[in-house]
Amino acid sequence: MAYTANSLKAELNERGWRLTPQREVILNVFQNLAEGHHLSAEDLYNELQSQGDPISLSTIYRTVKLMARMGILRELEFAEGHKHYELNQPYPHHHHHLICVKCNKTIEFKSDSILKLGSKTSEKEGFHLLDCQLLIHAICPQCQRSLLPG
Amino acid sequence: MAYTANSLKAELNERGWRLTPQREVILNVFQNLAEGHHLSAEDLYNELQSQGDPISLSTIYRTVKLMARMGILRELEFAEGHKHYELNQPYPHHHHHLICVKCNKTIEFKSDSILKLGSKTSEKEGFHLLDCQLLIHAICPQCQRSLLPG
DNA sequence: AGAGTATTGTGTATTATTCTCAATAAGTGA
DNA sequence: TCACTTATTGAGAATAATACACAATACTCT
Repeated sequence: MAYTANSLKAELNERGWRLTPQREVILNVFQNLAEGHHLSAEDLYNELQSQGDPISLSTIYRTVKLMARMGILRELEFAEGHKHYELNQPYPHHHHHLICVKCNKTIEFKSDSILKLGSKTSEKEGFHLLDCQLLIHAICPQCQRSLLPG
Repeated sequence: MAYTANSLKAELNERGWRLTPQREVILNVFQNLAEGHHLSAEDLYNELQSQGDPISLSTIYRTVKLMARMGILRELEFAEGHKHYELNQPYPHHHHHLICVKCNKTIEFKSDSILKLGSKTSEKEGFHLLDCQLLIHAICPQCQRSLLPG
């Protein structure tokens, strides 16, 4: 279920919220993002600047948070100290992350059994599922060899 | 494999690091923590103050990060904007989290198939596994009913 | 078209976490 | 056991991500 301006509007209005040009443009950026890419708030800010749609940082923070809570975006927390966002795609595109805690190298992988487990678990507790992600913290081959602390 | 002062020391020294009273005390706090509990840096700071082992916040931040990278602690990122830590326990205690993104209510659940998938995946890529956690973002029954924004 | 109110942008505030650096102390080898 | 090297600590300042306040704007509904 890819979002269009109209379906986004419908879903916002249903909750008493509004479709604004800013929200539409931000959604578009994520929809045009190559698979496996994700943006921080800062990245998104810069991207919008350079494509000629300047949007304030406040609005960006508010919008990605809103969209994450609507289930449109996924909030990814790697080890760099800030969040990243990407479209929350269903089954064939849904993926997970293996992350090196030293150098932040990230490898994506897929698993539909996790998706099933996620929906089964939230359903059992009466929760409305937004996103489920398996987060693997590990040390990559290169960083295993280096003995640097930290 | 529960840590003792000695095994912690051995593991630290192996990498050229040192066992300090602070590190020992911090590990103890986590080992005495009831199952299902986890501490923020601030929590840990207060706990240490009140048990008569004051340790500076700097040291606390450094130590939990170190221990997470050693695989001794798990770093949990819920939605409150700060990290929580707990002992990284093996199989029968290892668990995952279902989190309400609105009120932060957290439910723990177990799954050994995830643990297997985590180690299989990191092994395949040559990574040294530290921790794997399935993170389910969802909205709890109470918050589904409330129509409050945010 | 107009009323009502959600949303935006600007600037400021907050908060978690990291950094700096001098003082201390753990590990090591004689 | 003692001295040496250097990792670690504590205090405070610095940083960086994110939230907030509020006046101005602009959706949505009638």
